[in-house]
Amino acid sequence: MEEKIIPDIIVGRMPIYLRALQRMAEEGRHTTSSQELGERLGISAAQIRKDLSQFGEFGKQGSGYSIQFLAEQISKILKVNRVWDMAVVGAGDIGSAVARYQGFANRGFNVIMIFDNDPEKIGMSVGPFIIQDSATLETAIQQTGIQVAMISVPSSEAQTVADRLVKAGIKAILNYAPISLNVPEGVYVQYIDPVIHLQRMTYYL
Amino acid sequence: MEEKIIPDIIVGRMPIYLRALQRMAEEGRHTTSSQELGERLGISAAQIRKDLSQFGEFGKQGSGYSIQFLAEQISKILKVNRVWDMAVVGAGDIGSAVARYQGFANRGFNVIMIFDNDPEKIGMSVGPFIIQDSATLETAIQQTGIQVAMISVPSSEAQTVADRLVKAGIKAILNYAPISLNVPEGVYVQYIDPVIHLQRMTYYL
DNA sequence: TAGATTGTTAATCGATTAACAATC
DNA sequence: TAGATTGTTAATCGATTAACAATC
Repeated sequence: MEEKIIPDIIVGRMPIYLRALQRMAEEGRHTTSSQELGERLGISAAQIRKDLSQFGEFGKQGSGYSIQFLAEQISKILKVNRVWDMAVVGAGDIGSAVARYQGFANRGFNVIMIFDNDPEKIGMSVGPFIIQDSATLETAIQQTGIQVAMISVPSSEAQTVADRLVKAGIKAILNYAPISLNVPEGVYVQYIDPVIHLQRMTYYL
Repeated sequence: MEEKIIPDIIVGRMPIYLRALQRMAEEGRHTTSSQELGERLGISAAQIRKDLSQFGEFGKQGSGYSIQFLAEQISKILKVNRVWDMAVVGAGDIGSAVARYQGFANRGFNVIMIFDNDPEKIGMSVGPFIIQDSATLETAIQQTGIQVAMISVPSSEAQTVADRLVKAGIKAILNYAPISLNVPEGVYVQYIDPVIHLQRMTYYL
C-alpha cells in the first residue's frame, strides 16, 4: 500500500554505485565504506549513505558495507538480478556494435533480436543474429513479450519506430537517435547522444 | 575579469536546446517560443528562459526567439561554431562505429584518427582511417594539437589510456569504457555506458 | 491597439552537506 | 575497550517554478 517515492535523481545514481561495487568485487575486495566509494566516484560519503538509506539499511557501523551483499541488494532494487531480453531496431554501425557488445550479459541485459528495413541487410547476420525485417517487428516483439528495446535508426524514423515499439508492448527504450521522443505515460526513454556530451565539455575548453 | 560562473546543470541543458533548435531549423521553422521548446523537450518554459538568461538576452517580447539566431548564439556559447578534431582510442565495435559515424560533422566534431594496440588491427582501415599503433598515440596527438578524444578500449586499459591522453595534451575525454576515470583538474570527462541507462529504467518496470 | 511572450524577481521546492548519536 | 563508520536529523545550499512588469 505505502510506496515511498524515491527521487529519480537518486534512482539514477544506483547503477553507478552498482558498477563500482561490481568492479571492486572483481578486484577481489570484500568490504568498503561510503567514504571509499565516494572517493572513487567523486561523490560525498554523506550522499552515498543518504541515497542507500532510501532503500534500507545495508551497512554495519564501524566496518562499512559488504561489497557482495550491497551489490546484490542494489541489483534487486534495480531489478537486474534477472536478465532482460532486448530488441535492437536499426542495424547500422551503432545498432550492429550494440548487438555484438559482450558487456550486457553480466549486467542484466541480453540482445535477442535485431531489425532493419533495408532489403540489402535483411537476412544478413550481425554477430549471432540474423537481421529481421522491421515490418515484422510488432509480431516478433509481442510473441516474445520483451519489454526493452534500443533504437538506432536515423532521426527521421525514430519517432515512428518508437510508436510501433510502444504498441508492441515495449516499456523501456534506449534511444541512440539524436532526437527527443514522445511516449505515453508508463513508457521510459533514455538517450545516448555522444555529441551532447562532447558539447558539454567544449564549453569549458 | 568578471566571469560569472554558470551552474554545470545549466551548461548541460544547452546542447539539448541546440539540438532541438537545429531540428526545428531543418523542419523549415523560423521562430519558436520558450513554451513550444519546453513542450518538445519536457522542460518548463520558465526554466528555458531562466537558463538562456544566464548567457544573455536572445528573444523578443511578444514573438519569441529566432531559431537560427538562437542556435548560432548557443553554438558560440558551447564553442561549437567551429570544428573540434578528435582521436578515437580502441578500434573494437564501438570505436569503429564511432569513427564511421556521419553525425558529428555538422555538430562541431570530426574524427581524424583511430588507434588500437592489436597487431592484427594496426594498418587495417575503418571507414576513411587507417588504424594506427597505440604506441604512437602521444606523438600523433601532440603533433596535431587536438584536445578531444574518445576512449573505447576494455575497462582494464581505460585508466592507462586516459593518463596517456592527458599527458599528450587532451583536455576532454568521452569515455565508453564502463569505469570511472581519474583525471587532473582542468581535464573533462563524460561517460557513455548504455547499461547505466538501462538499469535506470528497469527500476520502474 | 491588443495579445503574446520575454527577462527577471521572489517564493517554493528539493537536494546536498554537516554533524552526531548509535553501535559494530 | 577504542576507533570507525553507519543511518538520520537539521541546516544549508541550489534549482525550479510562479508571477508579472516591460515591451515587441
